[in-house]
Amino acid sequence: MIDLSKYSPNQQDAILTNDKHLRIVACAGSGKTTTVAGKVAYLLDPINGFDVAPENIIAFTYTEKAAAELKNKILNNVGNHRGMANMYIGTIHGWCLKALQENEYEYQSFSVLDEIKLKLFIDKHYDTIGMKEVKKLSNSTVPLRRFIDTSLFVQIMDIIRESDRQELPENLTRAKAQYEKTLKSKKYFDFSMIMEKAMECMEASSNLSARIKSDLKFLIVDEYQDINPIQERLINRIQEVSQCKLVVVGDDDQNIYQWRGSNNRYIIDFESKFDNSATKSIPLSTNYRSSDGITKIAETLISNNQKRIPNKEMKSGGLQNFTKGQDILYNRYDSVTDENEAIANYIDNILGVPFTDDEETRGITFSDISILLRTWSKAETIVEALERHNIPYITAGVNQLFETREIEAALGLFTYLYGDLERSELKELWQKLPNNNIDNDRLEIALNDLDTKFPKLPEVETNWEYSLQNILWDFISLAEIYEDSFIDHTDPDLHKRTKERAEIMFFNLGKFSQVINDFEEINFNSSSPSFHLFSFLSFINYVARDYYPEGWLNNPYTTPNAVQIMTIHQAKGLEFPVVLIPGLNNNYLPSKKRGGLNVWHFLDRELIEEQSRYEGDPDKEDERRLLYVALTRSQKFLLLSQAPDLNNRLYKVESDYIQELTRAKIGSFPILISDHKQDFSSFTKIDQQSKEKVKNIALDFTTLKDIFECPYRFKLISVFGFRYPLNQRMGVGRSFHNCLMELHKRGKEGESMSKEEVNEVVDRQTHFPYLTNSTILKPRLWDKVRKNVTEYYEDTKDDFSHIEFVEQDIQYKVDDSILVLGRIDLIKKVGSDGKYETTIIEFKSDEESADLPITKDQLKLYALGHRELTGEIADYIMTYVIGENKVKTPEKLYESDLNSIESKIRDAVDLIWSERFLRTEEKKTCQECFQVRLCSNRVQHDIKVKR
DNA sequence: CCGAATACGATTTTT
DNA sequence: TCGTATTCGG
Repeated sequence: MIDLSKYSPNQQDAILTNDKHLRIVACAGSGKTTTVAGKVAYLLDPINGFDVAPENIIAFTYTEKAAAELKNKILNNVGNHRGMANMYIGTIHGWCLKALQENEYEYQSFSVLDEIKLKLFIDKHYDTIGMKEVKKLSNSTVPLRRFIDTSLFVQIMDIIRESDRQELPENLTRAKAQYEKTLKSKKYFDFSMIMEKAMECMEASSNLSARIKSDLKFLIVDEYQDINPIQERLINRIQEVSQCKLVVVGDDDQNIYQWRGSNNRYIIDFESKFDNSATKSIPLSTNYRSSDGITKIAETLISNNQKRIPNKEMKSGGLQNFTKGQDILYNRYDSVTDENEAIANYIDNILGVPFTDDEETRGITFSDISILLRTWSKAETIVEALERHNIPYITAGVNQLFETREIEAALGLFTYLYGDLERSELKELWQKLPNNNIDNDRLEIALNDLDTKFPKLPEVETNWEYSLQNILWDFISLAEIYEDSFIDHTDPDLHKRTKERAEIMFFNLGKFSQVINDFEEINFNSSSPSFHLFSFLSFINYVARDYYPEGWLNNPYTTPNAVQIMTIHQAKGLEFPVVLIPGLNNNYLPSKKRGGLNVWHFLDRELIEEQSRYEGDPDKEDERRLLYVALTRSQKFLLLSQAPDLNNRLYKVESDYIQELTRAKIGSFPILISDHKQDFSSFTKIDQQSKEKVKNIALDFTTLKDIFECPYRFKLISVFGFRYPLNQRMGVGRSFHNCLMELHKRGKEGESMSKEEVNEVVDRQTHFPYLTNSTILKPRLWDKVRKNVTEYYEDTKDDFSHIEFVEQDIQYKVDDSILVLGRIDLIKKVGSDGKYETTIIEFKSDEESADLPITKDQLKLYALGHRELTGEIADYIMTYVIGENKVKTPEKLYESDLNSIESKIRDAVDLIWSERFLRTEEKKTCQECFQVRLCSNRVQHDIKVKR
């Protein structure tokens, strides 16, 4: 039961109002997530008599990160309420994909292309994908150009599918049709298509419509101010079909994604969507984050905007005190150099200044401070100043991956094979890496091996599996270039420094491995080896260079104590005791519009409703909201600064917004104090302490398996991000899986299938994304799937009436911040006379190992999730190997099995927190390990690599 | 002093 | 390619 007294009256109102559509207008720091989590818990609690189960609620968030946060808060509120895995909390895209794959058999074998893979795909299919159809409006003989204009094509396709618009001209209609057809033929979605298809699916009298009609009672939409037209249409459709209550949460003043077509008019006009009495609007106007000074100055700024909900005003909840002339400052300098130097000095000065938060007083430390930027270009000189002062910092968006020495060396392998680099030059690139301990003889061996891989060699020319990923892995392996080769063990200080550098180096190599993987997923063996190599190098030079960020010092599972440098967009939803906003010049904030060739040279502005959304409004309201978001990140301290940029004549004049901020007053005293150098030396500095930040993590079984078997493998895959080389056989396991899922689902409904119908299932669900046409492998793989699936169906169809769950999502909460997620293939329930037995079944293709103890761990983990779902402990666990069609005997499951797997998970999580990524000592594990080529255990245990 | 011509510099990012 | 700042010319 939730304790209502800890919520404010308006928050309580938001929790208790459940008979109307609800708009919660939540200002910055108003406890929005807490309120939503409280509302969900209240609805679920049987004591309140709503008769609402987890599957009756859907909550949309804007990012996966926000979803994880909300999910955790809800789980902490509801205690051990059962079946929480059935409540969807996630992004709109995620829900659409799940809805399509669960309800339309056709889409089970589809996968989603992210932006970079989409661009690769478009360039590969330039001739047929409709890009040539898109012509310049001013000169209809000029089409979009391959490679150069691919981003524009992506943008145009997004806009015409996501906006509200007029009928398209013929050429664009053709382009759209060709684009969608080409993607579909290769079983790919792009992000917009997921939403479009989900919409279509709900228009028909489909499974999906029936499903939401029977299940859905409450649809919660977070960050509703950032919704774009297609998302609005989708939300409306879901509501119409299900007749659910709609709960939207957001802040019209924090809409900052207008270049994606998002529009705060949807939240402003929410009440006109339904009949007057059907909706209620509740403001959460108390800001529990920031001082009076911060809230007043931000409110003064944003009140200059016209497009916002009338008569609302943010008030401080008084959790922070405001000290006039000290907390909020605005300084002007003669040059950017001076400005940056002052920033570094300010940081040095404020460290240890007492700050009270959650009723505890501690000294300000690095991680309490953030520097917010409008553009990344501002970061470089700031970083230099911080380095001069030895101030630790984190940035997450600088594009310099390809300029690092390790990536130059790795890329050298391919320029060498292409013939643009001498062998001696390549060798030098590797030998000159800092702190390296690479053996000359080993390097020669690796280079000699590389010499057998020139694409022009007769024996290579006909190789259908010319894998660049393999070339990289072989080189690393043969030269014995491992993370430990770069660590100096001679003295502790050197050890620490070289260890950090080695981690960054391998993080970057891991990123590079992902770059190769992105390229090869789309282009795997679709051409001759030499063309494959050529197009990879072109991809690197023309596309990838400004796309992949450089590795950070930290790994994603820990937060170091450092100053955070980020864009205002990235800071959304975060809070810091100290916020610095430098560079407040016109053309920077507010930024000037971008020049150059753009979408509107190809797409008529008239066709798109509210087209100005995409270009930024002339009143600069969008940019004002951005500054508003930046200001409201601060709990107490705020330093604004400005200086003319001597190197750039665009950035010389002070931002117009400064004048607006100057008008902010408390009583008759201005809040913003200009050119008053605050000196914190009069303060009694106290112990610097980082605030404990709860870091939510979700683990799936694949990740846990790595930690169980070899923590170092977890590091290689989940921290560094190395990707395994692709091959033509990939897809067997997933094909089996999808076939069985369809058979089971239809079988569960009582359908009995003929041999022809089973064949149709196989045709629909089997997919080998990397298979070439001209090989004997194709019929072999298809026959294998067909034969085994048919046999499986014949053997087990009589048993299908006992199926209880197919592809059931499960989750298991380890503690307040750790959630384990999974999906059980099949659960059978056999019984009579009120007595029954439950079996959890996991399918493996014969290429996977089914007998290993690790598979039993997987099943035990699923049993934990099954208990969460049903409250019952399953009786048996069983693995079914499809390839051999050999039924394994079910094994009895005991309660002690659940306890042992639970403590095993806890141990694994401890290893992650403490960063003890040790290599396994089991030789057998290494022999089975796919990543052994990247690990020094290969040498230690003398393992022969089989490929 | 003002309009026209010319020189210069050039986002934000999630799914 | 286009928006903005600066310079040029009357």
